[in-house]
Amino acid sequence: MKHKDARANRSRQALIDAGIQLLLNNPMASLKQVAEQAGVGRATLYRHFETREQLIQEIARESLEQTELLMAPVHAQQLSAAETIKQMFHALMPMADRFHFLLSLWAIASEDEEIQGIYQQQLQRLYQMVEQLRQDGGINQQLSNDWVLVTIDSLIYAGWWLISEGKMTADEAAEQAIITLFQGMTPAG
Amino acid sequence: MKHKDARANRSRQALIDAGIQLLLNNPMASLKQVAEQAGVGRATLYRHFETREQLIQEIARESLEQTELLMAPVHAQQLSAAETIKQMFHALMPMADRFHFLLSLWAIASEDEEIQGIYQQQLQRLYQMVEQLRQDGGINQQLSNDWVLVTIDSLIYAGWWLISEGKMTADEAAEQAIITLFQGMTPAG
DNA sequence: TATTTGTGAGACATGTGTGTATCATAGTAG
DNA sequence: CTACTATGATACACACATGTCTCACAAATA
Repeated sequence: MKHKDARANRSRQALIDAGIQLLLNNPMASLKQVAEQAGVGRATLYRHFETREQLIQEIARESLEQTELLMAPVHAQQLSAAETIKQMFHALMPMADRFHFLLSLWAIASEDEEIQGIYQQQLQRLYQMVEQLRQDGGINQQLSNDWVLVTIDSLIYAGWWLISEGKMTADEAAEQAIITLFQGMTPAG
Repeated sequence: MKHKDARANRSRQALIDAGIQLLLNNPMASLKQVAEQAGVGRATLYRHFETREQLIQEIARESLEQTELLMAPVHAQQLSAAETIKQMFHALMPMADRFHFLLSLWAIASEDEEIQGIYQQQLQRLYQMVEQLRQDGGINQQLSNDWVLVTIDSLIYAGWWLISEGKMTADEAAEQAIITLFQGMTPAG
């Protein structure tokens, strides 16, 4: 059921989109609702995803793969750690909804070992980036690497919130996240 | 069933604590699980909370009231906006789990108008604080008030994450959040 | 101690989500 | 055109969460 029929791909994508949209704001949404939102019969959902968990995990997997895809060209440029992180915000902010999906349903998504693996790999990469930045003297000694990592996630979360409320665009959110991360909210001195 | 019997208060508190602990990481947890976690019978849960929604809303209400309680002495001091925000992190970080609960189940909690009201009021207060800080020249003009507000929330979220993973204490999280918010992660210059 | 009150355990009806299976139909590919 | 394939609709069995109710028991109160 892969790359066979155009209908299948269309259904699958519609289901994933609907899944993100619905499960994001209501983790208890039924698969019936997801199917309806996708404009697809409930039976079709089960043809593509065996269980509810699998649907969530497929969305997670796809989101992580998309993250990797978007970050590849950034890493390829071999920029400084600081510049890489800045680019990262611009690259990831447009998919902030998927990022948030990942966070909010992590308990389920992380049950899949492969997903865990991809995530750990990406996390480690980011960790090295932060550590590099610290070596370059770019990080306040009072802040732990853990803190910086989670702060980066949180700022993407902040961006998702305002984007989803229509209060700013992805690019604006990325810009403000970068300013906040590097300078805080105090005017540049 | 209020302030009557010590048992009732104990049961209620146990249910609320269990509710936070369980529903936070698994919004789909059953009331049976909540009751078990609280160490009380399922029937007792229904004696205290009519429905699942009501349980969630009671937790939300109590969390907001606790927020108000913790912030009251801070506001009473009539400090500067910047100082008030700093104090806020220290005051709220110990209850970051409730804060996160509020965020993650906001879709359900916000259906209660009273809760909406309390929240809007607290939000407005914080908004005024941020606006005051802006007047004082304490906020980068490139950052919107909306952004600053959500960033503050996000930093508490970041703190919750690391606290829940045992990687730092509430006070440490508050300190790092303050540094991040005011100076960003770049070393103070 | 006597009475009230909250509780635990369990039965019960009900609704709903889940996952499977079937079959006619419509879109797709060769 | 023909064979194939995905789909929609539907029925079905199953499990489980929800909410109500009852009754015996234990704990708090007076």
